[in-house]
Amino acid sequence: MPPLPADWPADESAARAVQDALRERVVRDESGPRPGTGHVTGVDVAYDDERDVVAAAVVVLDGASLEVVEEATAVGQVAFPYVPGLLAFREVPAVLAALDALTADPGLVVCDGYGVAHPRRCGLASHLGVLTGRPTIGVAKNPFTFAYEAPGAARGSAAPLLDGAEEVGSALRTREGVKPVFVSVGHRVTLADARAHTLHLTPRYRLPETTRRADALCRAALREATGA
DNA sequence: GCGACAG
DNA sequence: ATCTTGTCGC
Repeated sequence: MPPLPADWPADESAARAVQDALRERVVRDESGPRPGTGHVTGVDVAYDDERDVVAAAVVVLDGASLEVVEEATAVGQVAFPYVPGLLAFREVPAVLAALDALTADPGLVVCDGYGVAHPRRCGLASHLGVLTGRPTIGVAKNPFTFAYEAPGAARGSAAPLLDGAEEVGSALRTREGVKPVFVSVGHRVTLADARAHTLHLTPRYRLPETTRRADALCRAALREATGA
């Protein structure tokens, strides 16, 4: 997995310093593809705790049809422990390697986790966005340390995701009557567009097609690399 | 100090 | 994340 920044942190305090620097480079604009347009790329990672192996997968979909355009995977050694708030340092190296293997333009990158909805305002999706210069969003399955009021039961309903009084993202209902997902800006997108993208990617299930696809692929890659 | 805590 | 059977429902 070659493309790691020279100053990639070796411990937790160094990691937090990296986050504080990357946070300042996050951009919130609409320079990425419009919802339903261009490409959307799902990224996910699977682990084998026994052997400290990590497998990352990236799946590029057509933004309009949601059909698969290209896939890539990367396998390597786990380089950082799981620490709440420092997830990016565990997942980013393998994901960057997988992204490097792509031929197609990734378009919008959709992460399994958070962007600026983060204790230091620099989660996985923001790390990936700033390091690659690409537009990214984060779609998480759990509210992490944040608070929210239940959105309306209809698909498309949203409610603020709050860190104290600050709105850091949205709790978004992607399926009627089903637990919402938690959306936040990663890089080069607005929160409203992050929500719109998420709704385009969830025509049928709670989770975006991008992450469903990437999840299945990284598990398969891990099985192939390990065994069973 | 204790508990909570994306994946 | 990962360990795991059957089961209710479209």
